[in-house]
Amino acid sequence: MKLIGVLIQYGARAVARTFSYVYYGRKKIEPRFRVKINFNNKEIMGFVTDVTDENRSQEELEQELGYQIKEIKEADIIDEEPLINDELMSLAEKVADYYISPLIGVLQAMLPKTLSPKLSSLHGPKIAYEKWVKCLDKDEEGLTPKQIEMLRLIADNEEILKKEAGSPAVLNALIEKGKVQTFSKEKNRFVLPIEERENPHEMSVEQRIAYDNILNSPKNVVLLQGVTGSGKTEVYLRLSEKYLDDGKTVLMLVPEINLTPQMVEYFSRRFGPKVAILHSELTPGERYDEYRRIAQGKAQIVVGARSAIFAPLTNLGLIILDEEHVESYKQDNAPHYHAREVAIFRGEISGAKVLLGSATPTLETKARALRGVYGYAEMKHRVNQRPLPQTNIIDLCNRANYDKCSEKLTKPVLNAIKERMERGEQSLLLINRRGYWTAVNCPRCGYIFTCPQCGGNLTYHSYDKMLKCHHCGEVSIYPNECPQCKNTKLRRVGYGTERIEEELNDIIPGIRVARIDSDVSQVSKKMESILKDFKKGEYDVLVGTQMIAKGHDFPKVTMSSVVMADIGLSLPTYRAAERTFGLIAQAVGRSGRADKEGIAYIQTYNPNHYAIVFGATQDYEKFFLREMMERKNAQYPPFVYLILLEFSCANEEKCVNAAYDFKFALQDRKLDTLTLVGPLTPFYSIVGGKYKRVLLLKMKKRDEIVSVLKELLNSPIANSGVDITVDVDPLDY
DNA sequence: TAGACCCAATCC
DNA sequence: GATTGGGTCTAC
Repeated sequence: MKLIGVLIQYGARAVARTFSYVYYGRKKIEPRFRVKINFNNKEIMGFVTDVTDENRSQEELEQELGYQIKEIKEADIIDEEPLINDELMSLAEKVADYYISPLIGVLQAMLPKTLSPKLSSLHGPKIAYEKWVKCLDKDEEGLTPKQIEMLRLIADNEEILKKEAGSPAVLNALIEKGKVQTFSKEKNRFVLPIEERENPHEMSVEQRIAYDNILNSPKNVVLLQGVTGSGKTEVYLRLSEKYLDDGKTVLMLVPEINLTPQMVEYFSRRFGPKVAILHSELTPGERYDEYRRIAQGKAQIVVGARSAIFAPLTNLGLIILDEEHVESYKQDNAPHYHAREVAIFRGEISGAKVLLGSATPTLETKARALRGVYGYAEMKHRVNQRPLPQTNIIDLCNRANYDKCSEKLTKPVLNAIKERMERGEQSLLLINRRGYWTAVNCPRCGYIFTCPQCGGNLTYHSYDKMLKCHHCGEVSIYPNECPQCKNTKLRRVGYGTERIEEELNDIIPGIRVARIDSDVSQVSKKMESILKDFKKGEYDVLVGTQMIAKGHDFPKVTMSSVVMADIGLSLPTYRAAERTFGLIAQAVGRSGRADKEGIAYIQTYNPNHYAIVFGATQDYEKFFLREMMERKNAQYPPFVYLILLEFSCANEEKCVNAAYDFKFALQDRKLDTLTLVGPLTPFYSIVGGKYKRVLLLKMKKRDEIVSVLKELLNSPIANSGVDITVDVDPLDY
């Protein structure tokens, strides 16, 4: 008889431990196999952590332990080989430990859906089909707002991918009512472009020096700081080639693969079938296929987004994280890991070199490079010697900058757009807010349209004429009157991408405006076609959120503008200035090419703010020094570590009490260098019927505090019916 | 007094 | 995370 230790599929802290089962069968069962188990009279998935031979009988054992032990049958064993290898298992344990997170949750996050230790993995499709929906009937009679929102989206596109439609529940309701229909299409597997393989380019002197510095650096982690256009990609490709020649494998991480298709293209052109791609756009079937191909050693290079850091490559030699500063490397749900930290752990475990690339590294990374914790290489020159665009900061408080025709776009910006139109060039307008009006209220009775779910402001969207909550997704039909006093003259304030798009159409006759934000990119084929048409020159202006500033190359764009640079500055997070600097630097970098000089305009109400001033001149070093001072004064990273505890409960009083109890318990320990902030009421304090409170821990030394924190999380104080989630190194607050 | 509702305990 | 069972509230 064998005793099997099993982790169960639930990530709740109360059950985050092994449970014992007995096994009498002969079929192979080993640690890291998945097994179906009976847990509390329900069939769920378990993950075997240990298998021991047992001489005592089951009865003796049950006597001794004081509880019944259930049996695992041969038929309940799912796998024939361990799900993951030693290296990845060590990595999972390290991640669980650092992020103070249950191991099972880490395993679920690192494995593709079809291999994940949860019951739903067994029903996952293994063949690459994808479901589409098409519109049958546009009549909205008797539908809820959510259903109307979706129907309008589908009708607008005729047919779209099912997963892009949104909530399955809403979709099912529409199907039942005969409004839409689903159908399957075989998914076009990612096919490597047939274009002939490409040979390495000659490296510039600067690229060569960076390449040598990285290879010869005694440090395992190296920061490559290279300005936009300095040719980091060629260095990545050359380094990859070097490691491949040495018989090693390479992991190339990019922020979001659909925003950086070029990187995939470069790698597949250079390395052909050795490349595997892992990203969120793959269907479960495709992802499974690619995962197997990597695990079987048939691919030596993996290009992928955040979760690809867990790709099952063996003999790993090099991990590259491009655009190290991009926040999408941080997973926003548990276990809240950051791909950069995981990459560093993985590098240690596998003995691989880790290369962090960025033009504007995070303060954390830059500071470590300066202190010599990381190695450092830099590239200061643009390959094509393209000069930086001339950048103008426009003070929105100064009326002299306005024309009478617009309150949102200033005279210089409008003139620049018109000039580009005449010359057949293009302009890029960035506004970091979606929608048409950002708030609606009634000037007569003071009624404000807020979200009934979370209390946030509702934004009006003109393309489907609905009010939407950008935080929780709540939608409602825009009423033409105030629900309180029936006034039909509603006041609409604030503006987003849609309003700017319309404003341009109104004031410049004949202008061709395209818009890209997450409302548009929800349907991927729509975004692709807009981008393609824009590059072909079929539009004069592209209006969009930050997503258009990333990764894309627009050869005809000679003017870029940030419409309101202040939006990010008012956000309640210690990274507000860093984000604003990044947005502006990126926007400025989008303008101008080798042959055509570019120009950039930054519209702002804070023309003297350091993030805006240094962003406009793209002076990273000055920004870094100044922001380091701010962080030191306010005690924020990289001067302290942060851990955020979030308390959540349907009962507000219990939630508050739990947060205070936890705070007092921590205070009682009189921990060295620990500062507690809160409990705070977060901006969105009620989500899905649950009240939230957060407690922020700031500390200079991590180890002792973290072990006390773990102890408390496993003690009764954390078990009062209030859910506690831990976010290590949070990006907000 | 049955049914609704809430909460805490338990799961091997 | 999901279920259970006991305690308390509530409507007729």
